[in-house]
Amino acid sequence: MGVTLKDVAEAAGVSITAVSKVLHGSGKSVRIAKETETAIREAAHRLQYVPNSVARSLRTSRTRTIGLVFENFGSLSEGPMYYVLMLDGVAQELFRNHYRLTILAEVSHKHVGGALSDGRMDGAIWCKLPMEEEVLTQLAQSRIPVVALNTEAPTNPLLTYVSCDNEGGARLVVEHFYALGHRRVLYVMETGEDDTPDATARLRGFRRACQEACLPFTEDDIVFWDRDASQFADWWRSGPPHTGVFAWNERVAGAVLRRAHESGVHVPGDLSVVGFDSTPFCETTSPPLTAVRQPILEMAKHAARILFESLDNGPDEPRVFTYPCTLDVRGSTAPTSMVRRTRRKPVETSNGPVLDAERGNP
Amino acid sequence: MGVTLKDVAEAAGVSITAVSKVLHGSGKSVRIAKETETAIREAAHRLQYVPNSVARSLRTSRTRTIGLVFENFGSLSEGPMYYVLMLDGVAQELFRNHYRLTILAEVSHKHVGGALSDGRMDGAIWCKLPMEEEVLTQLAQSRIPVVALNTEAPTNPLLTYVSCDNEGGARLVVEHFYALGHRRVLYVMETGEDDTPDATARLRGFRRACQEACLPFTEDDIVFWDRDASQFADWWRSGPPHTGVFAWNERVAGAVLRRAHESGVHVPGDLSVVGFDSTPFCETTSPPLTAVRQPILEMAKHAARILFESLDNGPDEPRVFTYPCTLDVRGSTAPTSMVRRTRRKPVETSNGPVLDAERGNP
DNA sequence: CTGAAAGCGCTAACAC
DNA sequence: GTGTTAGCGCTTTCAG
Repeated sequence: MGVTLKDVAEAAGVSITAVSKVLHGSGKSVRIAKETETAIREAAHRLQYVPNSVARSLRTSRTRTIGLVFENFGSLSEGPMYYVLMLDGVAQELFRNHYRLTILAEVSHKHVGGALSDGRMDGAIWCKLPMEEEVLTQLAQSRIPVVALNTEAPTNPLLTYVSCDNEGGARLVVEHFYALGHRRVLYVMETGEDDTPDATARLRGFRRACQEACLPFTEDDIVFWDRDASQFADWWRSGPPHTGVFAWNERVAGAVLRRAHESGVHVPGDLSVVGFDSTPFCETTSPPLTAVRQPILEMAKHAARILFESLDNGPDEPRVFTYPCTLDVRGSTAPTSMVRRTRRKPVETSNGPVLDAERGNP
Repeated sequence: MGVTLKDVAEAAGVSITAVSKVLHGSGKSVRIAKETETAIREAAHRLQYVPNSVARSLRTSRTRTIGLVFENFGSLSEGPMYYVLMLDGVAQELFRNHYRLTILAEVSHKHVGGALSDGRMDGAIWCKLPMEEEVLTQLAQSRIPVVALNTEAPTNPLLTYVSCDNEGGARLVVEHFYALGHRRVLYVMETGEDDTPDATARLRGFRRACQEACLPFTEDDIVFWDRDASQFADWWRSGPPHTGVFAWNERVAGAVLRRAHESGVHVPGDLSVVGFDSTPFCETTSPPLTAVRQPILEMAKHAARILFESLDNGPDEPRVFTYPCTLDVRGSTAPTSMVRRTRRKPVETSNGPVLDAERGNP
C-alpha cells in the first residue's frame, strides 16, 4: 500500500540501510555522503515516504504509547469533573514527551496480563486499580511498567502508587467546620459507592477527626443519597441537628447545593456545604463550593513521569506517593453565626508529595 | 522477552503454523486434530502466551485502533463540557466494537498525511478539522479513512462530515426569545473565537433569523467578552436595551449567569439567558440554563460507524451529515412579562440527521 | 491434517 | 561510506 524504505532506496539508487540511516539515523552512526543524503531525502520527499511505525515497533519493541486503563471511560461526562482533570494531566505529560495516549476502557480482570502485554504500549497508568489480589500479582509480573493512579495503596504494594491522602483531606474539612463553629456535620455518601476505597477512606478520616475534636459523630450522621441528592428535601424537613454537610465527592456536593436552593435553604446562611475534589466545577456552582483539593493534575503528570523513568532506566522498586490535600474555601461555608464570608485562600498543609516512608516523622 | 508462537510450538511439539491456526485461526481453515489442538492450547496456557498485536498488525495491516485528532486535548477540563460528551460518544462506539482509541493532540498541518498514515490506526476522526485547503486535500489522499466531526462542511467536501446545523440552532433561539416577547437580544461572542466556524455560523443564523422576524440587530448587539464574562457588570450598568442574552457557547453562558448573580441581576426575571450546547453542565447552573442541543453523542457515534463501514466495505463517497439542533428550555429564560416559567420539554425540529442533499425539500 | 517458507517494513550488527 | 544480512512475531499460501 504505502511507500516503503525499499521504494525510496530504489528511487535514490541506494540501499535500504542508507535510507534508514539518513531518514531515521540516531545521529552518530550516520556516516553518509552529503550527496547521497540529499538524493535520499529528495526521493523520500518526492515519494511522500512516511515511515511505518508498526514495523519499527516490531523491530524495536517500543511504541512510544502509554495506555490509560480507565474503567468508566465512555461516561466521563456523567461523572465528576475530577476525572477529566486527571485525563488532562496524563495527556499533557504524555504529549509533552511525544508519547501517544491510548485508552483501555475495560480490561478483563482474568486476562490483565494479556491486555497490557500485547506489545502495543510501553507502559500503563491504571486509574482506580481494583484491589483483587490476583489482578495485582498479575500486574506486577506484567511485561510493561504499570503505575496505579488514584488508588489507595495496599500495605504491601507490588506496584507504584500515586494517590492522595483522602483521610487527611477529610480531616481538613472537620477542622474547617470546627473553626467556623459547626458542631454537627452530616457525611453524605453516594448509593452504590459504599465500598469505593476513596469514599471509605474519607469517611474514616472524617470519623477520626471528629473523635479527636470531640465532636459527636455516629452512624446517624452518615446518609446514603443518590447522586442527585434527591433525599435532601425530606432530610431537611425532618429538622436535623446538622449545620454542615460534607459530601464525599464534587458531584453530590453540587447536587446538595441545588437541592438546598430548591428547598429554599440558604447556603451558607442556613447550611454550610463542603465537597471533595476541588475542580473548575466548584467555581460554577452558586454559591461556589468549598472543597478539598487533591493536586490531581500534578499527580497524573507524576504517574506519567514515573513510567518514563522506568522505561529509560529499567524497572524501579514499587513506591507509594501520597499527595497531601488542601482545602479551597469558597462561598458554600460560613460561620454558624450566619455571617456570610468572602472568599479566602486555599489552606496548605504541606508542599509536594510525601513518600510513604517519610510519613509519621515529626 | 515475551512468549511467542514459536515457544508454544516447541512446547507442544508442533509447527508454528499449527499454533497460529488453533489460537487465532479464522474458523474455516482450522483443520487441526482435536488432540493436537488441546496440546497446543494447554501449552499456550501453561506458558501464558499472549499474542503480539504489533507483529500481527504488521502482517495484516490492521490495528483495530481509531485515532481521534483533538487539537486541544490536555485542557479538556477548561473547555465546555460539550467536548467531553463528544469524547464519550466516540469512545462508547469504538469500545462497543472492540476498537481501541488513541488520541492525537496535535498534528502538524504540514505533515497531516504522515501522522495518520504511519500504520498505527485504521481510521481517524478529526474533531474541528481546520479549513486550510492543503490540509483537506492531504487528508483526502490519506491512506486511512478520515471523518470530520463537529466541523462546518465546505461547499465541495473531499471528506465525510458529521456536524450540526449551527445556523438552525441559532434560529431556534431567536424563535424562543421572540415567542417570549423579547425584542432585543445581545449576542455574546468570546474573545479569540471570532473566526471559529461554529461561532460565526451561529452568529449568521442569529442575524438572519432576527431579520426574518423583523427584530433589530446591529453590530451593537454583538459583544466580545472573555470566557468569564467579566465585562458583564459594566455592560449591565450601561443600561442596555436588551432583555435577553445569547452566548455562543455553554461556558460563556454559564459565566454570564454567574456574573448576573453577582451583579444582583435576576435571571430570568431581569434578563433571559440562552447558551449553545446543552450538556449536563446546563443542569447544574442556577437557574438551569436554556440551551441549544446538538445530538453530539449520536453524532460522535455516527462518525465512528462511518469509519467502520468504510473499513469493512472499502472507501465511500464523501458525504455531509448535518444534524438538526433542538432547544432545551430550562429556567434561564422567561417571558418579558417577568413571570418565572417552569421547565419544559425540548423542542424538536425534526428527527435524525439530514443528508445535505435532502435539505431544502419541503 | 500439518509444516515449510515467504514475507509485512524496519533496524542494527557486521562486513566490505 | 555503503551494502548485506538476519531477524522482530505473525499470517498465509502452498505442498505434502
